[in-house]
Amino acid sequence: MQFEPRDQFEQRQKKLEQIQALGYEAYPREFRWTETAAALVEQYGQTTGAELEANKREVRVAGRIVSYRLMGKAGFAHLQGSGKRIQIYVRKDVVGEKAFQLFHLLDLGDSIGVRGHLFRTKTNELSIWVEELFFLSKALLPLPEKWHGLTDVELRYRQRYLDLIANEKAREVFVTRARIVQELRRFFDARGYIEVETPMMHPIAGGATARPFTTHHNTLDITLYLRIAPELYLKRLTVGGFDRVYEINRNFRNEGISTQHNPEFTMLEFYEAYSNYRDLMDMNEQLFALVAKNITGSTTVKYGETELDFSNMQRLTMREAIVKYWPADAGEAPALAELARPGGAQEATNRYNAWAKRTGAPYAAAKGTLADGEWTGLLFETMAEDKLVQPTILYDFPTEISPLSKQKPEDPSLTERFEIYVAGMEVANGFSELNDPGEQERRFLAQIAQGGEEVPKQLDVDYIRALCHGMPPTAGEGIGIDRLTMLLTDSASIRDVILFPLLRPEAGGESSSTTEAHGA
RNA sequence: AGGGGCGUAGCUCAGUGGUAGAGCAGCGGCCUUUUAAGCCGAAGGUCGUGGGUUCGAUCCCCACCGCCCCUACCA
Repeated sequence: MQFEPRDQFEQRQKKLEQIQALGYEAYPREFRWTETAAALVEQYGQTTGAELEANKREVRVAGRIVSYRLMGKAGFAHLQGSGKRIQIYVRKDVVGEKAFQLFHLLDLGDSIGVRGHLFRTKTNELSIWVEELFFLSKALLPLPEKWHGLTDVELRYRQRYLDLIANEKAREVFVTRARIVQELRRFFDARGYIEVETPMMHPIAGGATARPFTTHHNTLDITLYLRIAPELYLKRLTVGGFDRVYEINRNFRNEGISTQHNPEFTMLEFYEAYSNYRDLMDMNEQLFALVAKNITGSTTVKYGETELDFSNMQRLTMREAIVKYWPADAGEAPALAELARPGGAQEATNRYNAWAKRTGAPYAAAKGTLADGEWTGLLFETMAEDKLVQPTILYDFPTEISPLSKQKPEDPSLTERFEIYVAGMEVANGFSELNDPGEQERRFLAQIAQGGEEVPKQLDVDYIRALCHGMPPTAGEGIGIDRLTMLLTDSASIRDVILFPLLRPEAGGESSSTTEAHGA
């Protein structure tokens, strides 16, 4: 063991020995507490000193020492527990010689327990008059600075535990995240859904277009992929008669890292038999409004500089969005009929790009030859996606970019698919599920023929077979939990809502990392 | 991957081409209602790493490492 700062580490080890020499256990096994610091602050925040004095109440509280002021034969400290802190007052003439020596040997960061009663100090702060002191655990390394806390973003991510101790805001974000997941479970449980867990290691990485992580199973000697989506397994379950299922868990995509992307991220995916994408759109309006309300207290949520109104989601088709957000000075906006016409989306994109070139706006760069639907998707993403700040349901996606969605009966070039955009981010993606095995096989084969790293190399025959056993008409959707949490906690980066976001491993350690770094 | 920014004491930050500073934390002392406690004293640094320019580099230049932001890929 050698951690910086060495001098403080050694100093604290010495203190721990002295504490043991006093007769205290170095690492005791338990402490029976009666309430948390947070509960006391909540319960007695309004109680006066006189009331506390008249009605002495014994409490036993445990926590981490986050402030410490020693004055000769007495001292104050704050104990932090359940995210809140309460002051303790320790007097030598009350706790006795030995316990007061222990108090002397404590450091910021140590865990202790106290028995005593509540009172208010001269300055009227709710405090515990300590009668007995219990040593619980030593912090051999110091806490971050008490006033500024921990601001170094890298340390906040790498040593999240320090962030959680020092920054109440950080703690709140993760408590809120847990509440969001709870809300979602409640929502689906109440609608007769059952929660399931499907494999995370897939022989064929399907259900989305993304580059997978590759791994290997020794005994079977097979290549496996970390799942990029649970979709195909969940739909097998709807074949199996689980008419309403959901799963909340991790997906893994071997893609870039940004404020909106972490290689592993949490998705809620759910499938509802006998419903279509319009049913889901209606359900989403309820869901988002309800979750926003229950989590933040209002359907209007502050996010950065804007106010997001979840009570009123606009709905636009993808083509409508392109027309609506067409730049005013980029010439005539395309008509819906033009976008629908063969070659029309490409022509519109060319017009847009000519304008983008003049003005330096983002350019719609096509890689290879695109189908009409791909042009539409590309154009939308380039010029409209980031304009969708207020919660928006975008629907009717081109078939070419929606391999798992059912086509619209009146227009096979479009599918019954929607995505929900908020603050320019895609937070949900749902559709009427394609359950025609023949059509599904054709689309998979077309994908494979087209190739690319984000596309499986082989046909998922088992999934096609499952469809052949008959899947009821079903609508399904995925909601990005990390991004939803960002929106409801006013977090600018996905790393602020993931406890341990992926970072490059710390340097200075072992051999291999450096050699690999040079190869990359 | 490309562009921009940052990296100085454990933490939060100043600073300068001439061998480095503050506050907090830590150490010793005084202090029985303090709360960013106070007062006195001492300590703490390969200024991210490696090269180069220079009589001399923490500062200027180059490369590398790490993090952040933007763009690209993606949800």
